[in-house]
Amino acid sequence: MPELPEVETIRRDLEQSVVARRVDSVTLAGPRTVRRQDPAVLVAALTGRVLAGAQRFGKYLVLPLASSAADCAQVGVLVVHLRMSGQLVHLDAAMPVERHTRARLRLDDASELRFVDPRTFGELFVTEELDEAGRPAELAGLGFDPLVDGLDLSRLREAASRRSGALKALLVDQRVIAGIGNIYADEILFVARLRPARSARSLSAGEWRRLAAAILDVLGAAVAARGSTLSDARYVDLKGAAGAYQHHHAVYGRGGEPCPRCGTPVTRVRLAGRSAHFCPRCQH
DNA sequence: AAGCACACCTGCTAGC
DNA sequence: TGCTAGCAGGTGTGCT
Repeated sequence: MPELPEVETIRRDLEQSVVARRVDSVTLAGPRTVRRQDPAVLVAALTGRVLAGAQRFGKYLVLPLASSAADCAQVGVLVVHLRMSGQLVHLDAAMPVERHTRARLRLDDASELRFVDPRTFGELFVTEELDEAGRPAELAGLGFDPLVDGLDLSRLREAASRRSGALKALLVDQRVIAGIGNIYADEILFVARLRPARSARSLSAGEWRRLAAAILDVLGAAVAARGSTLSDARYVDLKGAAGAYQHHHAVYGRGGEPCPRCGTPVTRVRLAGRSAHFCPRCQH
């Protein structure tokens, strides 16, 4: 469900509405959401702590924890990954608890931050192991984040030179560039006028420049539109509002519809086990 | 060692 | 109307 623009929208909402709040209690439901560690460890690490910030690395949310509002010494971070169906919602603690709610963080203003996740692929964990940049050790394998770190085209080109696979597989490889998933890979490749199945190592210098510009353009526009909410409405922001970038999708989910650039029907194929959408006329 | 299939789950929809 | 197969925004593992 959520890729970089959706996670970034949630991060900004968290910054507005839950940062500086103290966690008064934590309620977990189901065995899968906290699976890297003993759930009791997570509950103990969160209870009484202040949510001191909201960061994002790729599709991961990282909330630094402070021992109290006055003493802002950091005592680890809460890491959240929404995976396919996870959703964070912030509402009054008295509101009815939705089906598939896996975790509830009761905050000191009578509100609740809830993690809702039907498919249970998403996860929460806490860790105190941070590198110099404040990133959890568990996220060390992530590549650069095009918005947090800036676009590192030389790293992208170097990774491409080491592989024989498709360009789209490079874009969604979180070890190289973090945050792009199936929707935005297709949209970026459309804007860059490059085919998803194109060999990653076959791009010319001009094509690399087009790709780099498209990555920043598409992700930036999608963040500005507060992400993409598809027909199943699985992604909504912290207050339950839909994003608007789905209205700008040129190819994703539009197989058979006319390409907005040339009118040729959009092709949908299977690539590396996922759907890929492109215009057969204007992407090469 | 890159690249692929598959597993992890629930819910929705298209097609019969 | 009702069933079922197939598909879904992601990623970790284990095989080749």
